[in-house]
Amino acid sequence: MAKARVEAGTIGGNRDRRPSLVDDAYAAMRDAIREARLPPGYQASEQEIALRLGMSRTPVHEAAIRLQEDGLVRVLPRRGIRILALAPEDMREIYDVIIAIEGRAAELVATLSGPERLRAADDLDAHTRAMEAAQAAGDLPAWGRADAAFHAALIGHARNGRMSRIVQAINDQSHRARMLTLNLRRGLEASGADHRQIAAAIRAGESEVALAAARDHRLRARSELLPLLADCGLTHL
Amino acid sequence: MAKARVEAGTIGGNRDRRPSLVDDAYAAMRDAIREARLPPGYQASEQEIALRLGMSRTPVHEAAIRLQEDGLVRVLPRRGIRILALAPEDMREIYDVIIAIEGRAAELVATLSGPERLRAADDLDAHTRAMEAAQAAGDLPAWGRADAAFHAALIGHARNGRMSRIVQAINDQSHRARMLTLNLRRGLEASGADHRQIAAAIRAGESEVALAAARDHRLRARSELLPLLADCGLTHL
DNA sequence: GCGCGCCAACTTCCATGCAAGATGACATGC
DNA sequence: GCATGTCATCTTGCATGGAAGTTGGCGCGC
Repeated sequence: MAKARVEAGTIGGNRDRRPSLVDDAYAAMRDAIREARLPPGYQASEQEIALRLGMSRTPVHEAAIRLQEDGLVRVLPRRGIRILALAPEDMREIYDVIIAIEGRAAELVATLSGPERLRAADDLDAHTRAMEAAQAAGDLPAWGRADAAFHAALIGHARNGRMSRIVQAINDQSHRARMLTLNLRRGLEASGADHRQIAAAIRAGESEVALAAARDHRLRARSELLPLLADCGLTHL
Repeated sequence: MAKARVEAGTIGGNRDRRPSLVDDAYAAMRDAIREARLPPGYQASEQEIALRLGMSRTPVHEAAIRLQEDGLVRVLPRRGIRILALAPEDMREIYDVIIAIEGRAAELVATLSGPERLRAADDLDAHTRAMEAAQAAGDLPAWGRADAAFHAALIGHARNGRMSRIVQAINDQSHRARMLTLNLRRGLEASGADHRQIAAAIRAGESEVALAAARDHRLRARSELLPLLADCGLTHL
């Protein structure tokens, strides 16, 4: 019997192959790093990770190469894999990249055709409403997810695969910091208001306003976050 | 005798290990792709490349993983390595990333301290002068190199490693297109004038002007380039 | 001529072996 | 105590082989 190869028309543009062991190792390690099960600064041998994942060294080694390209680990020749930590300096860098990319993305979305703009704005507003609902319910993790979904949607509607990849990599790097600071943040209302402003500018097709609003939103977020990290004395996270 | 480990204080922040076979394979393949010795669309087996480079399949395979992360090739499972081609759509994406990143970089450089700004502006002006000299001499390749050096310096002075990496990857992807269109371009003078405007804004510490000038420079370049490609019917390069 | 299945050739995926680099403990000389 | 040389151990870099997936050609039935 011929194998039924289901070529699902994946919306996001998924890879069409089923996962190899390398993919498994990559996903497992990436996830473990994001959730800090492999804590920053930890240095593991490939052999050890291979044993833990039930495979040989080869796929772990190849996954480590990909993770190094993503900026999540450093492969030290003949000494193992080190999980990279984030310094405040890194957060400054990361925010500057986000400020640049997300600003341009907002501008691009605001110059889409009328119907596309409306759909994008509706989508963004839905995420903002989810944030506000989570805030009202005191559900901080849900708030964080909705916030992340808003920003992912903003980038997604710009229809630029390279921007999406860049933001994805940057988000992976800063995921731990975001989870940490979620509990410390003030001014959740301000975020919601910013989001509505961005969406409104997009809906109106005012690209310059959208760019400025997205920029300012991230500039403010950074100026709140960096002192927060400094106060806690978090220099490596 | 103890081995003299010369830890050269590399300015750019080089890796501190001497090149492995994987590094050799990566550099050789990247270079071959940039110079189109491995033409876009070409599909090679890892075995074939390994033979050509005089090594076994393993380092070639690992280099291919890195090149895939850089967006230069696609590794097709059990079918080989395909050199990716660039469509006009890709150039649009690439320019939007550059517009975003380089604009922010110019803004950041313009907010450096006085002496640092002056040094950066002097550096940029030197590259612009080199461009104009090359133009006067009719040396188009030299003009292209000086232009690239200007933009690399602009990013470099922003002191953001992540921005540098992003721009580096994007430049690798678009190098072939740039070489092709170098011969077709008009308005070389306009580029020089743009560059001087960017440097002047940085020198004066006018960050908003610097941002706008860098943006407009790239926006104009794109609006000149895309029709050029369309006229030549270059849909995959 | 045309569609279909089968098969040989080709290719990577992954495990494993060997050699060599890196490290830390320990003995040695001062 | 301190610096240094030596060595056992741990670790990866790279080569290679077996297994399995992919492809294109060829013959067969119609």
